[in-house]
Amino acid sequence: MSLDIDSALQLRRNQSLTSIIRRELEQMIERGELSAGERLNENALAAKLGVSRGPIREACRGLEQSGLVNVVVNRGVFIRALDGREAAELYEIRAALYGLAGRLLAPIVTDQQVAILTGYVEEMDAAMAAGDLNSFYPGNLRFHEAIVEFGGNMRLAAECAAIHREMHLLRRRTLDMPGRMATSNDEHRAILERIAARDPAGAEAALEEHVLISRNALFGPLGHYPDA
Amino acid sequence: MSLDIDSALQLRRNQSLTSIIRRELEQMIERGELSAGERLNENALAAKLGVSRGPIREACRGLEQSGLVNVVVNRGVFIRALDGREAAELYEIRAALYGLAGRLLAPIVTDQQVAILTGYVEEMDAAMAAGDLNSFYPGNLRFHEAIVEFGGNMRLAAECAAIHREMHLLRRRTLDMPGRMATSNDEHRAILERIAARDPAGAEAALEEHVLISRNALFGPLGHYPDA
DNA sequence: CTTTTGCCGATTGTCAACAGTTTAAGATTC
DNA sequence: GAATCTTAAACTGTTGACAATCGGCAAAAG
Repeated sequence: MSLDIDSALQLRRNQSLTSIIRRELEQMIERGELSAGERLNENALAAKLGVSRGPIREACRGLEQSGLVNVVVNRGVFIRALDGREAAELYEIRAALYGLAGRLLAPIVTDQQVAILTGYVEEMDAAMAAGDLNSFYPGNLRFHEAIVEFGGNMRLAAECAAIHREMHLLRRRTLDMPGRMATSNDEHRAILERIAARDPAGAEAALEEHVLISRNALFGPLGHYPDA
Repeated sequence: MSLDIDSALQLRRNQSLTSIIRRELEQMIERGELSAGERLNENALAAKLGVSRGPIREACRGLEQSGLVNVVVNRGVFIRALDGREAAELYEIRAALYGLAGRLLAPIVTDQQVAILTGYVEEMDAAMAAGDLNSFYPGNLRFHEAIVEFGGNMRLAAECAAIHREMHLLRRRTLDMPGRMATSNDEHRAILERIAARDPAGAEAALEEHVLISRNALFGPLGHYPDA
């Protein structure tokens, strides 16, 4: 029982109201409860969460820096709307970073890690067979997270996570298209195969291609920035 | 005289105290007035800048998210200290991003942009001939900034600028070593040559190599993460 | 002599109130 | 009826004050 107390205290020790609120807002954005362009009312939020405006303002300044909201002086903070151009730019960056992750991981991957990644791919296969998008999505997330984390560059992992959060500002999601699930997991298997073969350049190329195909599923294969 | 008032008001209109303070703190870090590990006292800062603690706290939350400071609950905000491992990780990310910038720029670069880049390299040549490190450094900065900006991915440019700011948390700087100036500008010329040749893969490789050589000048050529 | 305990100053976390700005509705004019 | 001006409500920016917490120092216990 002292375990619970300790963990509770530990939590309380490292978390100010500001950080709790920031995470809460991030999750609200991730769950789509706050849609792009929407303005968030400091007073209403303060009342809803039972705190004063101070911590909320501090949390919003953090969200601003991580690109999740825009702050306009004297008008308020708005959930950021990713237009097509910005989304395409993010995909390009994301492709480069995932490519780097694959290149880093391939030479140092352990058999155990390969097994874990294989497990994720098989999970997604099962979800695909059941046509269950809701369990495909988290598997996909864990697969990509594992690759960047196993790569050993923790800062890269944090950066990828931040970009992933920012992607939720897009209304349309690549994987929402049912047909994409099968080809997406084929790509996952190709990535895994290059990693298991300890092939840095191959893993890099496979991961880059995977991200860019996702982008093309959104914007069309031309690769140009769509306007707005 | 009304000009001053107007411009001051115009500034006031688009900039909250928070954003002004954040920029001020960023510049203090960039100029080295705040050294790594140092704690910043909210009351003292508030008194020094003539504002209350609220905007200062908000600014610090932004700095936290951009990685320039650490915030420890109930103890305060500390200028972040980049240990060797984190710095090496940042260099890897930076190399990938600059490589991407080169790959994007090469196919679309204009003759005028090539001329501008050539100008920067010649400026650095002159600074080098004069042994003037203080004018080599800003030339170097503008050269790299121009490459990412001409590449057209504005988000990438912002990301590179953020990483560059974070690099100032390192005490030792690559270019501080006088011998590095010459070889560094040789690399710049190689980069420029690949861009002018409209060679995406070559520009990417040259830029990646340039960043990694900088890293090796700091950490040695092994490429492993030094401990602490 | 070392360790523990209790206190005090300093500093941060949070809050409620005030001041200035924006927004929107209503009144007024053409 | 449309456009403009007026005015009030709502909201954000900022401040000062209060409560909670931390680090250090001195006294007491072992």
